[in-house]
Amino acid sequence: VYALVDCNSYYVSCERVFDPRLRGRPVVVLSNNDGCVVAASREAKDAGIRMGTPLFQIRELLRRRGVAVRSSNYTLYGDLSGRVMSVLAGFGADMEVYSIDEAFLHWPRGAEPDRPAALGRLIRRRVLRWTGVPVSVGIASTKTLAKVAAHHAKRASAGVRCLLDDGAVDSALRDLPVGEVWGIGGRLARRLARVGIRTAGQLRDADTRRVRSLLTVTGQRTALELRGFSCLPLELAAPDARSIVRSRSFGRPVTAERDLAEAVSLHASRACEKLRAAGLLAGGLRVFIQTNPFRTDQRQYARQACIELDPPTDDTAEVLGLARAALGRIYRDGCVYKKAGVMLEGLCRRGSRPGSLFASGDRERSRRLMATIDAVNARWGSESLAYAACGVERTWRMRRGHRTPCYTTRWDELPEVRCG
DNA sequence: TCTGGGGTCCTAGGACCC
DNA sequence: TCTGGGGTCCTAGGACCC
Repeated sequence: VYALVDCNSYYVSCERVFDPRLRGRPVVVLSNNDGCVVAASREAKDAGIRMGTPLFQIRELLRRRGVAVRSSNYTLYGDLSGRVMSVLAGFGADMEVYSIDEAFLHWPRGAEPDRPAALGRLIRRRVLRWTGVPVSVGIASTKTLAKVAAHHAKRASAGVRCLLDDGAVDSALRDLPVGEVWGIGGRLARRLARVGIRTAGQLRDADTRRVRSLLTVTGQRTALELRGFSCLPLELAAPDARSIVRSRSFGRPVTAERDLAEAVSLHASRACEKLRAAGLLAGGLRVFIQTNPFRTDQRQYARQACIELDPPTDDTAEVLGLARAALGRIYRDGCVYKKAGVMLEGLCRRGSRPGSLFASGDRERSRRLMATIDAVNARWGSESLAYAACGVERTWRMRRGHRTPCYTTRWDELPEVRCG
């Protein structure tokens, strides 16, 4: 038995935990740079607000419907996510943290819960009570069916849906558009529609070889999962990352190489911090810049430069120098840039670093320097100690006009409760 | 005027090996 | 006119997820 526990309108729910005035009201949370809607409360969805819509297209609608607007605050959402996950870990099942707002629970054969629906309601009650975040629970015999169940649970008053008998599965799949199934996106849904497969039930009942030729092996697994054959195992521990990306759109148009260099340096620096925190080394570096693809009136330009890191490294200074050189190779004068970023690739565990025939420099000195920088920043706050190449003024930085405080992670932003 | 960020997996095709 | 068989590795591109 699998359960998918999925937080409702997660980012909105996090904002509501610390601002009860938002409860019962339509609320949206915006992407970085206050660009698009990335989370909408039930009330906002019912008002016709679609996820992914650019803010400037719906300003009037938001005003007319009195929708509250917040910038995203990933520090807060990440911290609350950890709390939700630790509550879920207390239910004694195997657990896979699938995303910031979802987790699968699994009970192996012979250890299934006696009353799954009642357990689902208990999970829901406890997470709400202990963290303030409302969740939906879907219960079924495979991960894909548990996702379907959670989808239906969102509309159920109890917030729990159980699909453990054939009748319940049949009715849940019969009218479900195939594009709502986990793993079937817009493109594949259109491809399936062309051969007459429009619902999840039709995909389940289609010939497996035909599904494979249409959707490759991943689609075939999805179809089998809908039939109740579990093909997607629970991942108890998150595998090591294979790549680390850090990129941002600029808050204003950027043309100067100097500004791009600051942004690329900052991204490289942040990517290396994340790399070290994960205990990994990077074997490759990719730097990319691009103009605004929506400005069709302007000259378009997008380039990447790749550099091999041999031997693999996690040293910020080393990566900074190479990233700057890579930028020099792709920068073109006269373009109006919108975005820059850095990707670390070919990651391996620090302990398993392959030796190099031509290794030079003092690895131990580098290691101690990086450990010191990380320790200072952990103690005194991010960027207490930073490389000057990352810039100080950063006039290009992103907009965040509606950000709420980091209530749970910064001493100076703790919420205050006044009595009497 | 204003349009996010960070990941994974699979396949096809090219280059190469013996 | 006729031109083998069986592999691996890498990359780009397309699809998906949250």
